[in-house]
Amino acid sequence: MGVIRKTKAVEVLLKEFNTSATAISAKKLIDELHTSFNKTTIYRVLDKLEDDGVLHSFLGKEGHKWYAKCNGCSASEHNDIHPHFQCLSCGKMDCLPVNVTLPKIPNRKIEFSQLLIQGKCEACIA
Amino acid sequence: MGVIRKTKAVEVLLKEFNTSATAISAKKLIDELHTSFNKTTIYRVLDKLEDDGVLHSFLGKEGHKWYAKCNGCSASEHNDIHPHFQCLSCGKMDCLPVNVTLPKIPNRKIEFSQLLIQGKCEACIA
DNA sequence: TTGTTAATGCAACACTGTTGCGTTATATTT
DNA sequence: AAATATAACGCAACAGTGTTGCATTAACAA
Ligand SMILES: [Mn+2]
Ligand SMILES: [Mn+2]
Ligand SMILES: [Zn+2]
Ligand SMILES: [Zn+2]
Repeated sequence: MGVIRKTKAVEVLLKEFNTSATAISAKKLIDELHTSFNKTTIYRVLDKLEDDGVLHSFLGKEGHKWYAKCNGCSASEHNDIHPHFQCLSCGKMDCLPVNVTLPKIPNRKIEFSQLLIQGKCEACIA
Repeated sequence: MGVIRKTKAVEVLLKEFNTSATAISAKKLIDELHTSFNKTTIYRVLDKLEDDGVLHSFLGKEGHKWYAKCNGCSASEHNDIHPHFQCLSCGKMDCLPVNVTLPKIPNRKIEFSQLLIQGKCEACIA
């Protein structure tokens, strides 16, 4: 079950993602918003926004949860699948709006895949 | 610093990986061996075997650590890079000995990548 | 304005993985 | 074979992210 009431927490979190060009980790949101909202609330709202197809989540290198806005997803369909890129210098995490061609794997049925690429972002190469 | 003394724990863990065709999670090793070895010991031995290029590690879907044997790696060079496949029915995790062609990403320097594919394994498709 | 109940805050918890430290076992030296 | 050095071990306590139960509060519709 997704978001039903437009609460302060929903409003603030949506604004965070609408004004960010990158993905945001749950930890960062908690660090920044802990004076306004309890971490439990933040986790629960993120969960519901994902249910609604507003956000998608994935795990970073340390196994921590990251969230970013979805494009063209809904509560019934999550079809915004793409790899992610994390800069090892500044920590920035980006969604990569490209298609990944998976390797041929005989005798297996592929249902999901997640690709995490790490390296240096444009700003950090210089 | 890697393995220096051939202890019981090193011997038993090496045997686990030498007799397994799949990757093994740290959790499973701890569950199976906790009567013989403390979990701290298991984590430390796995760490050192990875340092030595005997094992490689990666994170599964829930961010938990998995290990598998390396092919042709050493303490100085870890070059056995490949994707992994986890069966959503039986939980089995396999190394996929194939190359992944990464998408073109302008203005970024790629240093690492990890691809996790999920679906049904041969035994579970039937 | 009132009533319903979704959403929140708080505390306690679950779980994987880590650290410090005193003890034990391995391998080397005598 | 005995003594020595120290890597490895077990244990307990801890760290960090994320979850759960429950009483209280706030959103929204009647
Ligand atoms: Mn994304
Ligand atoms: Mn592997
Ligand atoms: Zn950067
Ligand atoms: Zn299977």
